[in-house]
Amino acid sequence: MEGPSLVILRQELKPFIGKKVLRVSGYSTIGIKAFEGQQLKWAKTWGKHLILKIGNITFRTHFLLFGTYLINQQKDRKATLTLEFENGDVHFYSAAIRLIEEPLDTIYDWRVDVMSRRWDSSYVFQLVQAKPAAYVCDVLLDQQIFAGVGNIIKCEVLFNLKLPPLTKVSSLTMRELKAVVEEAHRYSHQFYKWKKKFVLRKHWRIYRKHVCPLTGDKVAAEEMGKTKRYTYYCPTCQAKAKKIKKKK
DNA sequence: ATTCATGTTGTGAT
DNA sequence: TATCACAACATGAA
Repeated sequence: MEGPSLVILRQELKPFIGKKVLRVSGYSTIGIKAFEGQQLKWAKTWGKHLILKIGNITFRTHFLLFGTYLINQQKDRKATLTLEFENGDVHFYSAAIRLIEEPLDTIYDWRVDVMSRRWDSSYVFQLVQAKPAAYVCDVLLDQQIFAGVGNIIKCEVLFNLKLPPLTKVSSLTMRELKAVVEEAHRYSHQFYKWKKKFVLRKHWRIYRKHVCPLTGDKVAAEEMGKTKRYTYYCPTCQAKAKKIKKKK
């Protein structure tokens, strides 16, 4: 689940803000019983984290690769955390849940969250620039630099910019580097709009596609970079910049 | 039936 | 000390 999806989840939780948790259940071991009878104070997101405050306890959920959630419906298995309110219920499945003891601002830098109002492109630009040896496909997945960007956004951004995934940051021009930052931000918000209308999947241009929408060429897919995440790309559109050949 | 994937974190080796 | 490979976790679609 990528950053934009977390923002949608946060919005879906709005009816429960200010409501009391009537019943709580789940596998989570953070001491969820203490939530019972307490009020859901607020919900925030940072990157792929959902951060909730119930009573005076702050905690976060992360859905990792397989996590999901359901609101006002449930699966036939126990959730990691279920919260029941007077006006409905929320279920988190396969979620990694942790208590947050520190002040939020000390652990979350809002400037790097692609979905945050406090996103700061010039700051992110600096962070990327400080990683000259990194591949662009890896740096896009770095949650300390692009919090909320996941594998789908990564692939689509690289395709939109016609960049080979294994381009080193140091070999990007200033213009390209800036474009990476802007496109990661822009596409994340586009992702959000499409996902909200349930039309995200049909707008994928390269991720999980078999042919390139521009050339009709076969799309390549392989594990790439330090992160070894599956990367879909068009070997033609995203070829390395051609060097000018000298005539013999 | 088997493989693979919207991801992160901890461990032990190098 | 730092980096790295690998394991662990958990689930449903193809």
